[in-house]
Amino acid sequence: MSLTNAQDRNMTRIIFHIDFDYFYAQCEELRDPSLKGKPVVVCVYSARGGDSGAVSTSNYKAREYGVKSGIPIKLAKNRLKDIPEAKFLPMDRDYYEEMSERAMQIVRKYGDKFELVGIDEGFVEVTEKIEHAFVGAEELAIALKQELKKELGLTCSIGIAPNKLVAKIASDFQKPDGLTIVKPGEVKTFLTDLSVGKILGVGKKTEESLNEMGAKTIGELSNIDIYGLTKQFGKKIGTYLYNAARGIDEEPVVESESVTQLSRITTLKKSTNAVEEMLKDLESLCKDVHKSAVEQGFSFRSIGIMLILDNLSIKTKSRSLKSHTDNADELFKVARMLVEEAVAESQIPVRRLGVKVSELASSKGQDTLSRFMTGES
DNA sequence: GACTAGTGTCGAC
DNA sequence: TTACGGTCGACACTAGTC
Repeated sequence: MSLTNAQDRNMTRIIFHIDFDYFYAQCEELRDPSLKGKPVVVCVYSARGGDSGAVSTSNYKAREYGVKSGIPIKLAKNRLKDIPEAKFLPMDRDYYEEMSERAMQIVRKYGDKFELVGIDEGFVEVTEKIEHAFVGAEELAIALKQELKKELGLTCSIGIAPNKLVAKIASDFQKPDGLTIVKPGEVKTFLTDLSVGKILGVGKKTEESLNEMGAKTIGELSNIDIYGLTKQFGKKIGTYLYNAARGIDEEPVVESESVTQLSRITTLKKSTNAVEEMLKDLESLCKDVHKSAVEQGFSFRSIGIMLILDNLSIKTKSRSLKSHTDNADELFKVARMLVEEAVAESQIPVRRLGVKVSELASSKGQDTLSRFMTGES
């Protein structure tokens, strides 16, 4: 083996990105096998009743009719109006979380380090497990897929690559039930013709900006110099995009840290500009957020509200307190004040209302104590 | 000018 | 033709302080 290969062996990381296929809808198919082969649409119904709300997930049969995440339920029903066997189901978050926990326990066993990302995906670093050699990666991934299928009945798509960035794009490359391996020498070719929107963190707005700069594909993005990118997007994101275009990503796989914020949001029964008409919902949101914080042993130092207006634009406000609190009355008082301020600044009626607490600390003082013990200031 | 805290926006799922 | 959720993380911008 040449020196270069030996160096490669030592430097190269091997990372899996596991993404469960149409997760919520797949969970529903497992619970009720008669759904298999029919369009299945998992919906978030809002408080307005009827079919107000949006599609959370749909299976591939439903996607054939253009029914995908995020579209209004009414539109989804319209697209499936000629398909009587189509099923519209409400979200059952507790059930999906239970399935996710069982699945991730299996995934975790397959690597040295595991990072949970959301309810239906995660990264596993398998570098040590397969002794730095890509040769064993495919076999390991197939074994993982088989165990998930056998134990839980779940299918997933796996991307294997030398870093998280490429592994994530790879898992999306072949779906459902896919397996895509991108070896170190193949990264550039793999990325070059893909849309810039495939890069993690590039959503609609960033994609539009990049398109205007002449970059529709990742290959085209690699032609833009770092000065142009940092000027447009700032230092952090500009540098990230510059590296991403070259398939460079040094982010380690890290065990997920605890939450940093807690929030609740609801859709008002009727859009309004009158704060008094929102108070019941606001109080209930504050109670929910407070309950969640107390149950998890958190106090908070920042309180925020979010308004989504009738034109679907978003308005947020937040305040930092002098010190941490877990007082429910204070939460409601500050949230109400922020809502009054935000409503006064806009003429457009409010459709949805949200409350958030952040800058969390353990209300038992453990946070402070552990920092003291480890010498952190 | 460097640093920090507070605040608002964007994006993922 | 239209239709429109909920929860969380990360970072940019801005103003204040030294």
